[in-house]
Amino acid sequence: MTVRTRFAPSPTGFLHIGGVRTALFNWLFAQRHGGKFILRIDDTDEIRNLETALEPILKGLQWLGITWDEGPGVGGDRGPYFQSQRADRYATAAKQLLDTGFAYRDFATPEELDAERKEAQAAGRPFLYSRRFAAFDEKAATQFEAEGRRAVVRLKMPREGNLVIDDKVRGQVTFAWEREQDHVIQRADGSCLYHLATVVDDHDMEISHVIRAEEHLSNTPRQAFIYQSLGYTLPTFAHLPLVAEPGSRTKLSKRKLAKYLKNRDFAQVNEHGMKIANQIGLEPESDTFNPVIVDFYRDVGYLPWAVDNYLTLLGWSLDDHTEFFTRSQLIENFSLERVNSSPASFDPKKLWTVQDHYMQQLSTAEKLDLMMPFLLKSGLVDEPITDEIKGLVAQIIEASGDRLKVAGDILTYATFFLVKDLVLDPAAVTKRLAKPGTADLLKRFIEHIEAVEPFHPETLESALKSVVESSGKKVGDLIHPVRVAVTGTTVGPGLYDCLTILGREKSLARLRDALEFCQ
RNA sequence: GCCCCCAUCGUCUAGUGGCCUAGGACAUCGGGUUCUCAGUCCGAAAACAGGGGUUCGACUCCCCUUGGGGGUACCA
Repeated sequence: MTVRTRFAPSPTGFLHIGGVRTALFNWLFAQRHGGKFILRIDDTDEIRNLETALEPILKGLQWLGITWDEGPGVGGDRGPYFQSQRADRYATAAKQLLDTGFAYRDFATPEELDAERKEAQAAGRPFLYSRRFAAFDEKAATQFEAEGRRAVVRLKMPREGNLVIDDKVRGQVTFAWEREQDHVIQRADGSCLYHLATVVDDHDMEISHVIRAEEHLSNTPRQAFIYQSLGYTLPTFAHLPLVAEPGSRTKLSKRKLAKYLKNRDFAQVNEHGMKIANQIGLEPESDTFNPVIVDFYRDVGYLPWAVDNYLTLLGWSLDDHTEFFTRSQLIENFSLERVNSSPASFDPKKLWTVQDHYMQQLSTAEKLDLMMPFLLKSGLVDEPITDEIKGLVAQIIEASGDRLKVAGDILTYATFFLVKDLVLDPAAVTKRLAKPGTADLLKRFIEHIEAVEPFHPETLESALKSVVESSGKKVGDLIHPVRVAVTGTTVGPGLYDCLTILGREKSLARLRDALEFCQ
């Protein structure tokens, strides 16, 4: 049997991190078994602007390298791949269920149903619809219609026996049929609901393995009933553990951002991303730009594989020590058997360290390619990009070393090299320049480096040390003021590297400018 | 309420009856290195939810309790 898996997102305007994890596992499983991964769009509800709502999802998956074999943009012979274009298929299926007696027309009003539901709850027994307004023949239907009632189509669920699902993650799960509701599959206006649509689609698209989040486990019986009643064979089910909130077991949701921001790690990662976004003029809105949404990571300059690798570890592990995988290693080793069954909470800080790991593997040239767009967007560098600029940025990248965690971090470390007029951070001035004796030391350092040859880290270091030694001071007494003078801040790459990259002219100019802040 | 799922350090996890004095990673804390930061090195603290069984022997199997989560829609 050919393995065919699918991911069926609703076009909501953004790609959620939990959704990505589901997509990833489906993709990995298909890859592992030489199968196909299908992308289907669940747009049964009215979508105001499909294009706008869909694009971030498609772009996000593409960025992550989660490619689909059939679906939007690539086609396929089991389409269409948009539920909105498949309404007639669902209606046909609903009619078939009606004709074969597995569904019935129900004329109850929502209020009548609600009353029954409340009654059952008050009595402490499970709710089971009385089927009081069910029309099992034309005569009854005509009568209800004469009363001005309108019918929906409900599943006529079995009321005895059990259903046993052999879930690939959870093992055997048993449901009693009598606890299952007669769910509505078609509204009075003829439109069909999710559960019917999903089953019909999965069957039409020959999905062999339904791999989805645990929230769907309880939905499985009613879907299984539809499969059976329509004469379809059941796919293999695998219910993945939920991706939970940071430090919690509750399902991760895009709506509870304020709560997540109270989590220190989450807040830290968010703030770091926000800073970069602001520097490249994104002016992001927090409901579409935050660590729960994939765009955040792309826009800030994370590596897609770092996100994939981290997300894979959320609910799956190979063994007791392997954490980093190449794409092919992962595909080779992925299996549903090693998927965990308990919820996994999303830890942005761990993603951060996975990202750090992969970033440090890159060559300077690779980092340059990733980071240059950020410099362009921020306006620190203009088109056309000359070899001179490239060389300069490459030097900055090398000097910055593993301080660069994401591509956007280049903005933090390149700014003071590229900016025309350096603005000194007032706090740094107070801390490092406005100290007695600093002016004198700086002046002597300026004299030393005016003529030092060559203008290189080693020679600059010995120049600085000789100034310090001859004045009976400590290295820190001079090195910190110099750093603030030439970079405007207290943190950065090695000082001698900074001076060298900046060059003699600029270094001297900045040192002289800084004298006015000294004592 | 009812149904289903889940339960090892704060977090991700290893563990499939004796290899467990419970291993690794992130985070945390302490220390070394360093011009700052980042890094790096060394070290510390940190868990089998509770109670019953089964067994010569339970983190591992069974039951109960407790806790957490999901579902229970003319949402997906």
